[in-house]
Amino acid sequence: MGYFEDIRAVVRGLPPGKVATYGEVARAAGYPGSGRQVAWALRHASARGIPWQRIVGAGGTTRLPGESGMEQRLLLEMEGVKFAGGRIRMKQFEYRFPKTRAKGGRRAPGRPGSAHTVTGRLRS
DNA sequence: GATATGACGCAAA
DNA sequence: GTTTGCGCCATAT
Repeated sequence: MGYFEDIRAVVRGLPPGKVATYGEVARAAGYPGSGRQVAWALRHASARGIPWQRIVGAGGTTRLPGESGMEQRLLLEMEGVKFAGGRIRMKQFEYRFPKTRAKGGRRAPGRPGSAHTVTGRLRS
């Protein structure tokens, strides 16, 4: 199964009325850090039963240019997703992928790499 | 094999 | 609040 298939499977798993970010989809598909490829895959998907409209940028921003963006917003609003100031209320509509089941509701408390001092990469 | 591309993400300015 | 810069990584050419 190729990248495309993985992405497709994950996106198809999104329930109506919920959205996910490219990054989250990529992570759920097993390709963390390749949010761009999610976009690429969706562009090629163009439908095929894939709810592409449920994929939005980080923070709930729509990333589709032109009329496709309006179509996406329309479709999402039909599903019950509400927009606020051009953005989706992610707090309410972001879908959580069933990755690991933490009983406390918190996921992976204290996982490594979440240091507050390091930004993740060296800058300058 | 190397270079270009993109519906991204995130931190710094 | 907006703009800039850079990393990221699978396809395309």
